[in-house]
Amino acid sequence: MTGPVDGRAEGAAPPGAAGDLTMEDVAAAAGVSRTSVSRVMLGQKKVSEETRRKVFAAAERLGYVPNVLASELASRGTSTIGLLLRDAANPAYGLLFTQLQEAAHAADLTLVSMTITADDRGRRQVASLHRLMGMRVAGLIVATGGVTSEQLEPFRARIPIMRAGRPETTDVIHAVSYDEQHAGRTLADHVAAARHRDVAVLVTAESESFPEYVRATAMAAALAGHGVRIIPVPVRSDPRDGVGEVVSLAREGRVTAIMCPSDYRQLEVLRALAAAGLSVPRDVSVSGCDGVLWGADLLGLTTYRIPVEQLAARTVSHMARLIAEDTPAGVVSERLAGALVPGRTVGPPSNEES
Amino acid sequence: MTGPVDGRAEGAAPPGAAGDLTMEDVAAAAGVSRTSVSRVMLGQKKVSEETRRKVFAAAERLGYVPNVLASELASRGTSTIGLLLRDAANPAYGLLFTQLQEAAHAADLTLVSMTITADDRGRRQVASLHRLMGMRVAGLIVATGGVTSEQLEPFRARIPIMRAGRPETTDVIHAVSYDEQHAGRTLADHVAAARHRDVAVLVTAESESFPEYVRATAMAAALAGHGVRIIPVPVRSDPRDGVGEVVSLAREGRVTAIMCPSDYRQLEVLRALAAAGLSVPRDVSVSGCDGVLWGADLLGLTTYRIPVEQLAARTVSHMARLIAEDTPAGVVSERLAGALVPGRTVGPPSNEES
DNA sequence: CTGAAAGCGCTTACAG
DNA sequence: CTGAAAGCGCTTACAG
Repeated sequence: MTGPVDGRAEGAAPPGAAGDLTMEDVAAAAGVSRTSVSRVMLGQKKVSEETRRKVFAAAERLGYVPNVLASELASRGTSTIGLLLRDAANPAYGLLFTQLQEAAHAADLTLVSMTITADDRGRRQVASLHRLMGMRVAGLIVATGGVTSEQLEPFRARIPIMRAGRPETTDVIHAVSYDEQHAGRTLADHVAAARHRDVAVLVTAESESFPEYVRATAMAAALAGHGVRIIPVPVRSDPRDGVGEVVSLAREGRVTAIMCPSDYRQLEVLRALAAAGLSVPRDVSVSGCDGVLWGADLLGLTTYRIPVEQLAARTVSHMARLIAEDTPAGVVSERLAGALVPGRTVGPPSNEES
Repeated sequence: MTGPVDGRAEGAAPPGAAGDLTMEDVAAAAGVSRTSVSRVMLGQKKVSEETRRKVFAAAERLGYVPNVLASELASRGTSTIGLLLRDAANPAYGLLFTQLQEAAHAADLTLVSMTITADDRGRRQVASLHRLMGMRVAGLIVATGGVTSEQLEPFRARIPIMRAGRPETTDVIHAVSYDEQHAGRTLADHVAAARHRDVAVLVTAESESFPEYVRATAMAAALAGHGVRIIPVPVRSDPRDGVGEVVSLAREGRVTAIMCPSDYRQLEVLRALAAAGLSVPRDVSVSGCDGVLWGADLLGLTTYRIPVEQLAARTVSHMARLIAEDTPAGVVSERLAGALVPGRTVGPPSNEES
């Protein structure tokens, strides 16, 4: 902490004066060439112990941090991989985000992420996508449905791109996703096994949330297979959509169970049911999907736990391989199944129904 | 989509062959100079409509995306601001993350974030910090206690650095934080008002979570002010720490209320209480803190909602100002208060106690 | 309005 | 083991 070479004072350092420390500065301070500084910073072998020591000392003293922009530009390579994420406020995405970070770290890959908020479909997503591509990331993980396969198309040949969490339909882009079919089917089997014969299913529009759409559709199909009468209630993104309707159906005794394609929706239904004075599961059973909510067990939610951790690990390991590989083999396409989480919100139908 | 200038085929584009599209390529394709392409891409005024059109057409056709590394290196400037985040699996941090993204977007700032997982204090945090500094971000938002003020010190003079969400003690780094004192006090007042006279308080070690430590300490102080007898139970990071102990205290009738410095801990306590056959709030009252859990209302949690949205907005607006400012004015230091969320987990003490 | 040229801060063969 | 020099893909005065 003594004798700053460049005249910058320690302690209350002059604001803008910081200029920008350069390898040149470190080289001068250490009394070696720029090349040597570079070698040391890159941790290359062929450097004498003495040089290494001098360089580290100088760098430390000056508070030098290599400019990664210049570094990556010169070496035309990042090990950084980009992540396009959807609103992390959604617990499932927040968890996925964390898990991806951890997996990436374990694989010694750095993740740089940009989030996209739902309220702005299209333009903003693409801007973020371009920004990430502009950073010349080594690979891209797309964990949002907001970016279409067509928008990814132009970059497919440049770097490995993987969808994470969303069923990919094109079969030309790598994807590891949740087995939403299995989720829907499993939940439906559970409800049918509880002997419900009249069930309302919230069906999210395909364009609003593809995963929810697939789940709901699978639920309906499985229920039908069990000979259950279904009342589909189409909904959009808003988790309160259709809630009033299913509550009415329950109150009128037209259904004994309500199946939701996500836990947020399930929570909304539970709230509305409570407000309407209906008891769960006595008056009506309710199920959701996701299983990542914090107090879900205390609430006794009946749901399906999606394998977030596994998905993150698989995504990253595939990505690592794709980056390392010279010739891309086939297209990755994995579907990961989770498991039913039986709760207290599903029980047998009461017999008081009409 | 016709006649790729560089011989790259459309459709199933040759993998590695992508080389890297350069401004030069676009210039050639458009029949103008590199300078003109640059001007167009930067959206500068002094370019003829014709040139602009040709450049855009060529860029579009080739699928060109400017290399931001080179761009920022040459212009020595990013508008990108770095975010050092703590494990986003924690709902409070996940929400903060999203809100920061939104606020940044509204302020036309790009956020690039790196997450740090709790299991690796120190080294990894610093590595991420350095990486972000290496990217020469225009500013840095630190939303994790894992990085100390000393570690930030060397960079304080280079770019604006702001703590978000953590009470900063040094008074030399900008910070906008939650008013944890207010949180603790408010909750304690609520519990005392319910006439509890013997209360267990989970007190997180200062080194494990400073915010929780401050909350808990404030709770204890406020309770003491009300003449309440306190049994402090020291805990570490693990949310299950101390849970067994407070449950025993409750079972033995030595306390009629348990105050937790976070909602995760509250959930753990509720689980353990249920497992022990104790009823809440009949046998014992419980409170938490954070208020960001999804089904908190359904659970009837008694908690304190921290103003995440407001914190994100303030942080970003200060950051935007600091970046724009030539001469840094004073040190930002804001504390934001939230509000009590009364729930069903706190009630008057039963009179059956010893 | 347009271009040739220098420079941003690094890395990397290439010679010592 | 060490350095001088060219080059990474852009931007930006500077002259037209």
